[in-house]
Amino acid sequence: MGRGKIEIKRIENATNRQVTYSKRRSGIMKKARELTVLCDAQVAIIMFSSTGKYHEFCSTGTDIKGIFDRYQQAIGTSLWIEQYENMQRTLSHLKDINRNLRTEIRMGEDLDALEFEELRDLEQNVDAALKEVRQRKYHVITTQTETYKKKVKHSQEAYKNLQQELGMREDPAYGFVDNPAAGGWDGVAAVAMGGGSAADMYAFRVVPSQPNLHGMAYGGSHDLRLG
Amino acid sequence: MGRGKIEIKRIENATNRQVTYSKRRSGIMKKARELTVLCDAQVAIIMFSSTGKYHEFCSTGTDIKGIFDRYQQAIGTSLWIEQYENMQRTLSHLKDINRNLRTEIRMGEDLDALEFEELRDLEQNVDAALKEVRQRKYHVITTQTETYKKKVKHSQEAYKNLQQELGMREDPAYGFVDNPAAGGWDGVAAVAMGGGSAADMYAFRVVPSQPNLHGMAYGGSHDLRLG
DNA sequence: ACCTATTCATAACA
DNA sequence: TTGTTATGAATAGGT
Repeated sequence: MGRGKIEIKRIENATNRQVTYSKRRSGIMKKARELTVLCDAQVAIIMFSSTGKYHEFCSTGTDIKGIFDRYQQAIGTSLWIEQYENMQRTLSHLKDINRNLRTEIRMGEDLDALEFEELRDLEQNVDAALKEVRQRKYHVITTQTETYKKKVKHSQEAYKNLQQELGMREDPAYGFVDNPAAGGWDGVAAVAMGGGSAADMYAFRVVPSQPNLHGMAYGGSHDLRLG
Repeated sequence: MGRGKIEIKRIENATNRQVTYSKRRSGIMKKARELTVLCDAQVAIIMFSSTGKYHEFCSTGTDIKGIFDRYQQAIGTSLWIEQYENMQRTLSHLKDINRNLRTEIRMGEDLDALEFEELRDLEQNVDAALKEVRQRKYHVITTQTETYKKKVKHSQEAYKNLQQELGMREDPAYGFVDNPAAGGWDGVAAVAMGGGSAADMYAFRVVPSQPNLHGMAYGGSHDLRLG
């Protein structure tokens, strides 16, 4: 439409391009306005010329943001999703940090920085966790302890018999005893070694500082030494 | 332009309106496309018909968001500030959640969900943490153990002397031994009770299931029993 | 959807 | 820039 057909490609002459932009822009604006009126539609147009000038059109009764929001809601995709995915990435990153924190916490608190008071609370918490872990481990071997318990009983009997045969006075501090609460150090011993477990019965032997786990189904990396 | 001039006002006939919308919409799209090519411009168009259907146009090399961002920048308005503040609030909330997670983690892992394999690794980690805690506790009492150690040594000597005086053959499984690694159950005992610590020496006594911590500087809430 | 008489938009020029 | 105008494009109404 004009004094000759034109090919749709970039107009190299800057002035000519600017003129064409101006005329066609107003043409589109008019068409858009007509569309909104004729068809009761909502239209938003944002245009930037090659020189950077911007022009907008928006149907009456709303604004660019309003239409843009509705656009986002309708399309579902794009911008807000992108924002959401950004948050997802952030959340994922936080989870990674959190996971690392968990590992660090497992591997050991920075105890040097803690006061002794805090240390006691922390100990309870960590100990509660460890108790859970060990409970499962002990269950595996608990059933195998009964026979050994009997051997220990035997040993006690043999010792008492020896004493009786020799007519020795038993020193309660060094012998086997049935009422452990009587001794002044029993509490400490209980704290140090644990209490109430059948495994306690094994402890009357001196143990190596680097114990082997022969006879156990799992490997040697499960050092449960207390010290 | 058609078989007669039309007045620019809402088309009441719905079908007619829909047809006109469709035709004019594609007309605008074409014009917009031509504008972007001819004039090297950036154009974004969002359109909603009266029936709610949406259509968009965007010049190549960008997207609606890109043009909208540029529009915001040009206008100076701040839709994104609002969004940013929203994210700030969300992030703050996430940080709170993260903090709570840390607390929960300290309070104890959900061990029921873990496989035994994982359990072993977890045990090592938790144990390492606990080791740190206890190390400090033991340091408090370790200095007081030496005297008791000697008493134990005495007990060993007394036992051996008893055996020798009786001419009994020593059964390595039931007596005191100096090379504990030889015994089949030593490993288990070491695992169960810990190894290498001076505290091990206390363990030849049966301990109460609810030990008191008499003689300790701190209160009774620090249960360190293993089972 | 397609047709086409008509109106409209606009390229070239002033 | 703005205006004019010949010309191609868009489209209203009908099929």
